[in-house]
Amino acid sequence: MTEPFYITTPIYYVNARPHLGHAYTTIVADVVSRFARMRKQETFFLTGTDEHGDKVVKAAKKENLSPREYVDKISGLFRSLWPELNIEYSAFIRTTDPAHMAVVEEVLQKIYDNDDIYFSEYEGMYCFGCERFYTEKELVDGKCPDHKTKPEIIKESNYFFRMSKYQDWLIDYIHKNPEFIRPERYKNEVLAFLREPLEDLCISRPKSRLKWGITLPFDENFVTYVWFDALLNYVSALGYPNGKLFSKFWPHVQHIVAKDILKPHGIYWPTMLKAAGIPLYHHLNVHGYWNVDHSKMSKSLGNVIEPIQMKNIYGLDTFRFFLMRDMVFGLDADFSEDAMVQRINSDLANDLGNLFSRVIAMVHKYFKGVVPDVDPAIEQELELGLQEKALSAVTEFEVNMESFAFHKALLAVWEFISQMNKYIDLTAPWMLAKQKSTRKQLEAVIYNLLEGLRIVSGLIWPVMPEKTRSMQKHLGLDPENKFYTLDLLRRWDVIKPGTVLPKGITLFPRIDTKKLMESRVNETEPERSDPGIKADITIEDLMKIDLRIATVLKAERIPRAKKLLKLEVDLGEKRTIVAGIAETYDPEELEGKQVIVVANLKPAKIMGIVSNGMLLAAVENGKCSVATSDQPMAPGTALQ
RNA sequence: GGCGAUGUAGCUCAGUCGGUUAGAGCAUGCGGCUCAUAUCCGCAGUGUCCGGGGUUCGAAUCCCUGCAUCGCCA
Repeated sequence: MTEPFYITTPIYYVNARPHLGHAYTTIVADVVSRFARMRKQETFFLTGTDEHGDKVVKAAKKENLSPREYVDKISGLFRSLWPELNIEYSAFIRTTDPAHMAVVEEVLQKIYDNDDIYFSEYEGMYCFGCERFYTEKELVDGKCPDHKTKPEIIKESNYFFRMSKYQDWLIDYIHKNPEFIRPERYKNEVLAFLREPLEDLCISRPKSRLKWGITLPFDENFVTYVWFDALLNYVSALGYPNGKLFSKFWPHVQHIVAKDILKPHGIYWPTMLKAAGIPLYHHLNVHGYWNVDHSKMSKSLGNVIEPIQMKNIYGLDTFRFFLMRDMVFGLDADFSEDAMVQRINSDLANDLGNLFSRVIAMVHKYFKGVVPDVDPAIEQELELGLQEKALSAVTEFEVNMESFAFHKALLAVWEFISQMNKYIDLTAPWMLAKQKSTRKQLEAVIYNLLEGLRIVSGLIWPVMPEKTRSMQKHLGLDPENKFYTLDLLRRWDVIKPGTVLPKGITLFPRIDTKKLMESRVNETEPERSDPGIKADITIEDLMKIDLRIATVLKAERIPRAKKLLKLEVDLGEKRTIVAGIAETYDPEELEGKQVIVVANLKPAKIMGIVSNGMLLAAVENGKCSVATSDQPMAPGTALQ
């Protein structure tokens, strides 16, 4: 009897579209759940969306939708993305599901009855514009950073969870279960946090402030806020407390989260479970961030990676492979299309794809496509031990997959692939094929290679399920037959001699970077939603433009010119610049301000004044906004 | 400000308990093969192991200190 296996992603908050980070977490969960199926474990895989809270209400208002309509829309985006990425989840939970809401109420009541939730009044600085409290440090000059108004001191009462009570217990538990939070760095981070006194957790909002939430069962004037609602999805989805799924799969659960929600999962959640009398989860697996081209992925940088786009350009399985191969689980990694292309071309096209293609080609060339039968004595004679190498690859793979070291698991598979390529070189089938006397050796060599490829096709299944299918089809196996279970991958006699194999295919086409660039231009052009964007320029074109930070020393109006200001700026040297911003800016406003200037624009005479450079500003219906620097910088600093 | 992590080849990283000549993949150069997707196989390198100091017969590894980057906390 193998143990049931339960894997979860976080439920994603519906205030943003799904991006690379969401995709990675969910693909990891999919890979892990497929691995569990390779071990014939009964598996439950949960994902979903988190849909309550004030941010959702605000985002809905912005789009002129009711919260309900809004969450349906965004949740739908997530739900429809996962099949596109070949994610085979068992259930998709939404925190607005009535069944989930009922569980949250039940658990709240239980903990309330145990006296671990209490009511308390506190005082704080509240901004009515933002509808939230601010701490002293968040304020700028004592004012709300958004509304620039002074927050008012108001009293509010809320419900609190006695988290502090469980601090010592939790520290003790983590010490006794060193694998509870992994990798270790995150365990250490949680323990570091627990060295300070733990505060109780505020778990409610008065309905006067927030209605979009789950009403507290013991006070109808409040809704529960954030974590009690969100975290309980992991048990509500299984039908806690009496559901069959719950009794089967809890607590055999592994959570996967990104490092930004370590604290709720490493501290709030275990203490909540303890207080509710529910056994704790097995492991919390924490991963890092994907940076993009060495910088953080962010909307404002415009470098957000859309998983669907990557899939469309590079193919789904190769994209999944890159994510699993190039990130060390737990650490941050860098995403770049260059790195992905390199990985695809060398590991997939050259190593595996070409190996597959040459072996299948030889089956056709030397055996008319029929899998040869092997004389057992011959294998002994050759003594090249391909089978043992396959076995140790499977073991290495299993060990590393178990500990979430996906890159090492794949490395083990690729080591075996490399051994097969060497095996071909060593046995030189084209030489064996020249003489009748070596026919038996040739049969053995080819059969061994076919079996080796079968093992590989199974090992890549969690990461590249579609490629497993096409490989197995071409090895004469019916992919519906689950030829990926580990027990089958430990055998060496699965492909039946006499089977006729289909002609070979190019499993992983090489990516020609030049062609890719060309096709991208064609592809992206019609998709552009903004017709105002100018034609593409190359990086060389861009490098010609010299942008500098400049400090405005002096600004004055130019007589008879409505729009123009004459500026003296410091960009390492003093310059005079004429800028058409007088309708929006008064000269005094600009003095001392840092602006961005095109420093190498040919000087031009405007209204009799020589303008030596150009100031950058956004213009909209005659109003303009000068481009400036987020942080004070030395005058003359180049922008790149 | 406090705590912690990291720093090794052009790039990405491995390096156990201190122990011979510091490793792998990619990229580079040369050679070989022809079954194969210009693929594969072999060989060849290149290192201030972040800097400085210390312990030791011996330090990438242990200690101290400085620098850089990142994270958590305040």
